[in-house]
Amino acid sequence: MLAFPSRLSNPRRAMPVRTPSRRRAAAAPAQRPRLIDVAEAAGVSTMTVVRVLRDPAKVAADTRARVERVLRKTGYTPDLVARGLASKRSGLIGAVVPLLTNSLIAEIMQGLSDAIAVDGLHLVLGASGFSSAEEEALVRAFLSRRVDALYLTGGIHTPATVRMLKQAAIPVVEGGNLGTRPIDMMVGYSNVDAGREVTRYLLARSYAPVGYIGAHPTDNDRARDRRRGYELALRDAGVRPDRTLCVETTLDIDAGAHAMGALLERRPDVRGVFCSADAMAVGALFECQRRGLSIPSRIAIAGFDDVPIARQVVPALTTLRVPRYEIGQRAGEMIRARLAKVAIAQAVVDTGFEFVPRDSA
Amino acid sequence: MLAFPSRLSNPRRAMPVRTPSRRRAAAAPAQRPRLIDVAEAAGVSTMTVVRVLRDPAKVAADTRARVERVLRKTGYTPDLVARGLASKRSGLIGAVVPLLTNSLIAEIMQGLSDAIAVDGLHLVLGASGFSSAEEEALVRAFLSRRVDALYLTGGIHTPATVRMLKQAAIPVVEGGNLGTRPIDMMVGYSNVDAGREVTRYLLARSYAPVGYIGAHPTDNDRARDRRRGYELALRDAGVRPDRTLCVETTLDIDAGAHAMGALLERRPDVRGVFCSADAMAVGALFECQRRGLSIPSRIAIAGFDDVPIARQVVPALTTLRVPRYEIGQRAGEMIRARLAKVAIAQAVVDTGFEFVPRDSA
DNA sequence: TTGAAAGCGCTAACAT
DNA sequence: ATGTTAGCGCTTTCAA
Repeated sequence: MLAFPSRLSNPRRAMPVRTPSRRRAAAAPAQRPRLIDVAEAAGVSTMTVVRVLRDPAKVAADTRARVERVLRKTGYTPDLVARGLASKRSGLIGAVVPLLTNSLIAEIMQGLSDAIAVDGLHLVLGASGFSSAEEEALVRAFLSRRVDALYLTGGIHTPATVRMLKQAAIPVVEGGNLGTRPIDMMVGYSNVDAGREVTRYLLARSYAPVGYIGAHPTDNDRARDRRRGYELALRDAGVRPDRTLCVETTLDIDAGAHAMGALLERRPDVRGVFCSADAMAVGALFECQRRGLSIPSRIAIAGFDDVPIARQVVPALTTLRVPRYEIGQRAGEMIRARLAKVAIAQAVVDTGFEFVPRDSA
Repeated sequence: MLAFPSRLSNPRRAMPVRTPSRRRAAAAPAQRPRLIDVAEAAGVSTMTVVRVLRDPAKVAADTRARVERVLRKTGYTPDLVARGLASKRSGLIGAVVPLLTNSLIAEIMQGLSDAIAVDGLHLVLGASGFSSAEEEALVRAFLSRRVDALYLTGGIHTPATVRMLKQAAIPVVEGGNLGTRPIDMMVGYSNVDAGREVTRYLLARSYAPVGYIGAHPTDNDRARDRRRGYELALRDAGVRPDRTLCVETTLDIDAGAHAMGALLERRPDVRGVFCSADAMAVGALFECQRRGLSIPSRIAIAGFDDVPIARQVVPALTTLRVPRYEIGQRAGEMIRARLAKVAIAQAVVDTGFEFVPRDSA
């Protein structure tokens, strides 16, 4: 039956003598074995090799053993690019985040990465620098790369981004905030409610007037909503929000310290401050220490995120804990479910948050 | 000449009426346009479309205009998976890091990401959890994905990893430490020299005995070398390293605080501590504050990395600055150069480091 | 249980 | 200036 051993065309092996042709220069490094190389060496078709790889039970024991030996000997690994083209599944999940260096985001990415790794999916990461336009460019590029699903940070996107996403019809998770209508799926918590809760606490403890130090709200709905929550809490208490009590700046510890200084100069009467990120709160706290202002008796400080330093700093920081790792993990699981065509319980997952009173307020 | 308008086979258009066949269910979303769809619509060959995309000057103005109109109308974007298969360039750079949540590493990744983005390359990220075995699995997976180049953290790898990498013959950058022989390229600084310099400073200021708090050195040559530097500095000063003065633990602020407590119980006579990461140093500092030990008069603390909090904490942290972002950026540039077949000046780049004395020691 | 053949959408070498 | 052809290495459908 195998009179003509193989009619499969295998140009790389067509010539008995290895010719210095085929795209690579003379002393080419050994080209990696392909399915067909394995198949020929084992005297079977490529399909049989594939079956040994994917569903060994379907192959006769002796055939399987023969193929497995060749597999081991050649160290064959599938070409995921070729597989992607043929199967229309790249095995890639794209994620667009504002910054890689934000510890909050990094933890979400760790959760996402861990979750998708279970299915052998890989994470392609892009940083938008808090710009929706840049996010759009990254989404376009990722779509061009045929990612199987996308994770986006927050709910603010350009119309073109939303259009591309709807058109692409792949699973999309927007993470980190609730409140806007999801493009597809969403996992996070209400930053409005969270900001409101922290501010309400400050007011209840009579730390008024309460100032606000937060990140720029442009293209950042998390920051925007936290401030909204702050303002709502004030109104709840019958207080009118006052712009002179608010500073919006860069999201880092230095900016937090600087903002605290500015706020104190402008409003020496400030008694409490809600910082919309722990990094800023810690910077603010240190600035107070440098100025000899005792915390919380002279001025109370509350943060947001509950990063590890929050509970170590002296005095320990009153803050709000958000389940960072879990957000990424849930996002990853929702994506996995959708790719496996498993129905997901809910397209919008509220992870909630937890207020953590400590010593600073 | 165009009697038979197009002999190109285009199965997706073979039937004049759109059939509900071809892999997708009936109400299929509009399939994305391919090169050949654009070509047919513009009445040219695919190569002409490619030329319009890549080298417009080579196409006659009117042809070009026609193609460009179709391009715009259809919103064509190239399929990077197909391109990857045909061109043998995936456009993907793989990076294996121990953890995404480490701010040091995140900054390196930001630098790498920014650098390769210039050429439209994308970053595929994998976390090894400080395990060389896990790193090996990720490298294998990334190679299977045909990444164009790889970034690895540190110089410790399994023999199998090194073998695969040599065999793959793609650009590889090992980042964050010098001292081992590079697989291919390397960018970083000497952690031994750096650890030695900090310890020497502590000794020169008579903060002896000097303790050490660092990360576990398993599969982590940065941590290992920093400790080696510490021990070398002691020997330089004629002091014998003493294990009771050393604590190796997890790399985070909580562990730093806990380690400081343990060290103080065990060696109440300790006067200075070298922490091999700022996160640990800050935790240690807070622990001292909680115990009412004044810094640096009762105990001096020095860190490593110069993260933003180091200069904000009170007292400001004496530490050693390493060019994190630059390491990633240089790595990215070396990769770009190699992919463009541009000769790189040096395969091993020493970025150096800078000792930063502040108030804590 | 095993195999053959036809793509996936693009690139590249070679025509014309 | 423009077109033709033959793959890239895999998956998938249909046969046998």
